[in-house]
Amino acid sequence: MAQTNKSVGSGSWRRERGYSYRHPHPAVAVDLTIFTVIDAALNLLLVRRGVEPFKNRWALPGGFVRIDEELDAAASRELVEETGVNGAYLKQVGAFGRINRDPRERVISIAYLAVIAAPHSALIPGTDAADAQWWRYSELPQLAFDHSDIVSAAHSAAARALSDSFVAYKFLPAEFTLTDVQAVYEAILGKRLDKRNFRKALAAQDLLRATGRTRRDGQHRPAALFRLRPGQENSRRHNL
Amino acid sequence: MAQTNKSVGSGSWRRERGYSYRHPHPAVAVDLTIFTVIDAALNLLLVRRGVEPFKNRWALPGGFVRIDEELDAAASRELVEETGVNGAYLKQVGAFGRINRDPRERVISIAYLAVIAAPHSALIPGTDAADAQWWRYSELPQLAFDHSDIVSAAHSAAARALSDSFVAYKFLPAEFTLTDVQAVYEAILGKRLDKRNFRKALAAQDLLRATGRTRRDGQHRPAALFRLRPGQENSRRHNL
DNA sequence: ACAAAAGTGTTTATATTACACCCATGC
DNA sequence: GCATGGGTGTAATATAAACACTTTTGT
Repeated sequence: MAQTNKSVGSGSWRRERGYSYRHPHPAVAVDLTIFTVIDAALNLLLVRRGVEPFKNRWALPGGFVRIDEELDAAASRELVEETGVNGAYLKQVGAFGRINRDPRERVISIAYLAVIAAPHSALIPGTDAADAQWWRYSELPQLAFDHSDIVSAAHSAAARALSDSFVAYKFLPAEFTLTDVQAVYEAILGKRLDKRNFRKALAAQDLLRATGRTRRDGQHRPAALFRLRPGQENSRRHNL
Repeated sequence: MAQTNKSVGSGSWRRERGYSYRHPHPAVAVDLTIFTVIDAALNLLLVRRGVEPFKNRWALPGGFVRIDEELDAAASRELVEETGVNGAYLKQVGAFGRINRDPRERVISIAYLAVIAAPHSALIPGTDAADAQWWRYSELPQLAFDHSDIVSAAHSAAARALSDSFVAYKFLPAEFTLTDVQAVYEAILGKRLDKRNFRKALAAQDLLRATGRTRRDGQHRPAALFRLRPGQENSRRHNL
């Protein structure tokens, strides 16, 4: 079966068996917008492309969906490949399929929002890409393909996702201070919140449990450490 | 180039040219969840499948995305084919790609929410499908493929979309009564609203203009007719 | 002692909800 | 004259926003 290239994108053809008709298929990829909060600032993980097109430009981590792989599984696999993190928050944002978004061929990309806890020491993960790096959300470089569109959509999705209470804690390690939680909200929403009102709302949710431990963190009073109460890992609606 | 079938879905292969690698591609389709409000009830347009698989079962209208066609354009084309309606509200809901959702081959479906004004007289549109019919949302039949998942997601998306004020008016003809507007909200949200509070909120938005005309509609006082104020076709946030 | 972040309540403004009667028309 | 949906305002409650000082530690 010979391949026929069409004017745009070409794609690949499938021979249908009577019930359908012959038509070219696009490639399908997943791209991940992986957010974390480092030093109270929203950060996004980017990889530097080692090949054309957009060689040396920064891009979202991602890859093609295998023909026998679920979309969510493909996203999860890419996340593990890039960060080593398993079981992070992962949510589909939508499909991006502009005809010429990839100059090689027609590629439909399914975008995912991922949220992980700030990496402890080594900031640089990655085996897959030549280079992977956290970037402050407010200082992103120019991105390859249509990835800046995807990033915008994922950022909006992250802000919406915050109203599922538990998502905020996906940015944090198991133990955290109330100021850490507030920093997550402020980083994603991009605005300052009132400390007293914020803590009042947290208290009303009744999701946290003080561990009794504290964290000393400079020449000031140490902050009490908290954990999510057991069984609250998937709590939903609130109003912060 | 011979086709190789894998255990699941098979897909079709593309010969890459050095920068990538050979891999099978899934088919990509769009499926439309077309809502309208008829007699104050939310309705969904379904088509009866004329072919296997799921022959004779009801399904969402949809079709494959052409290799040189934008996703939104494919959705728009399907909408026009099924309903004849041009310029309706159309919004992507997400990608549905479970491996075995279509027994023929791997198909990634990009789901769209569409909203159209209730059809004036002939309820039955359609040229494409053997049979197309409006169904009350509360009385849907069993659907083909994973379409009931798509319908659930689209319904949630419709409820969220209502907070973009203007979307409600996509369900309505150019002139409508305030009760018509309330019926749209009630049909989508699935609950009764208080008439006075509802009208207070509508007035606060200041989106409507009385036409001076009225509609007589039974043995009771006629209702005043309204239109969207010019330039308010895309107004956003509110709180109904 | 001082610098720095932690911790803590009250007041005010705004938004939401609950609620009942008269009006204009067709029969 | 009566049945039917159209049309209208006020009071109570709940939610959100504004606001400042004391505490505990490190230097």
